[in-house]
Amino acid sequence: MTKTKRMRAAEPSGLLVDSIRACGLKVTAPRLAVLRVLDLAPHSTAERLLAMVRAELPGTSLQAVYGVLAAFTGAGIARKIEPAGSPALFERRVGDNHHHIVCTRCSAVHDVDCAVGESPCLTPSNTAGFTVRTAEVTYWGLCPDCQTATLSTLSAPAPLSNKGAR
Amino acid sequence: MTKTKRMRAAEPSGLLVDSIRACGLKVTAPRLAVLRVLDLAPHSTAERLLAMVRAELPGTSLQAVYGVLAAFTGAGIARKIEPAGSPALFERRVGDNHHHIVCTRCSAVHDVDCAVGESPCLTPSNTAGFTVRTAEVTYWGLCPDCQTATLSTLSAPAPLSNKGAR
DNA sequence: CCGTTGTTTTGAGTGGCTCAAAACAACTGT
DNA sequence: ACAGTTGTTTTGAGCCACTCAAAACAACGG
Repeated sequence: MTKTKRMRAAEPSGLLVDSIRACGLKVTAPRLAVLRVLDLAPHSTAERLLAMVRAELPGTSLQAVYGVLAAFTGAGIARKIEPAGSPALFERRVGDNHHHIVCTRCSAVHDVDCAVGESPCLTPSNTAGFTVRTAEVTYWGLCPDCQTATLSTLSAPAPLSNKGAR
Repeated sequence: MTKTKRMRAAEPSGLLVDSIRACGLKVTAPRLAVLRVLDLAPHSTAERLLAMVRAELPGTSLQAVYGVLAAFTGAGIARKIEPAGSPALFERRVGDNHHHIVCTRCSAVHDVDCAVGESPCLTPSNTAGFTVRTAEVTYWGLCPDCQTATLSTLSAPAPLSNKGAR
């Protein structure tokens, strides 16, 4: 068994440090690392983030990443999105009401600013007595790469499921 | 071990039978049963559907239900929705572009017709080159019951996660 | 520098779902 | 009405993404 050494957080100050400390969380090496790679690769799974974190912090555990992400989303400095059929994805962009478009073929995800400048989509017609707090929009389609790929090869677009359409 | 006997499909004709046969699927007892309970309890999990199906068809297996649901969604006579943090839910309402509102406290789900009569929310501003096929909207809020419950008891509303807001 | 508080590691465990082989029933043709 | 073919269901195993809990350990306040 390899003796894993835990690492000091280093960096007495900095933007990342500040945003962690600002929400009352202790500044630790895994948290700094996760925050850093979250900027480098938004819409990443915990697993993917772990791989990136380990590049600079080899002893990091998957549970640590889950813990960090839970702390971040709880504190409001990260957001968790869960597209159907995909493991959870995380991003730092938060509090600016944007949505996501997912490629049905390769699962690539991009940000989409709220439609039409307004928020009409967030005012449903019949709420059946529900109080609407938030609305989430997920667009499904083909990313540029997969558009050309499907045109040329006629390979199956592998539909994930039937969604609410139009 | 109880010897489970498989059951004949019965019912030579009928609405349920027709809608199954119409999409090229064989008519079987589990399929009829699932289709029936899907009407009785929309937005149910596979597990819940199984429980209901077993009331009339005791030997049914969970995998059968998954198989039936996969066949139905594939054939377009059922729809699968996957709200964040919830197992998949199924419903028969299909092809009419409606969305869903989920209670953040008790996970109750209701249908919501597409906002504002139009489909403005389905025309994102910047698609980053993506071709939009479908859009899915999930509203999050409190159902009538949980609104009163939270007012009177001040019990924690148990937020599921932070969503795209406004 | 020490103690308290809270995070990370380590390890186990769960729910929801998928895959595969074999038993078996639905439909086709006769 | 019956047998063959095709496709569904049962049975059983297995996987992924994630959660829970205890113990080791580090961050921050004093």
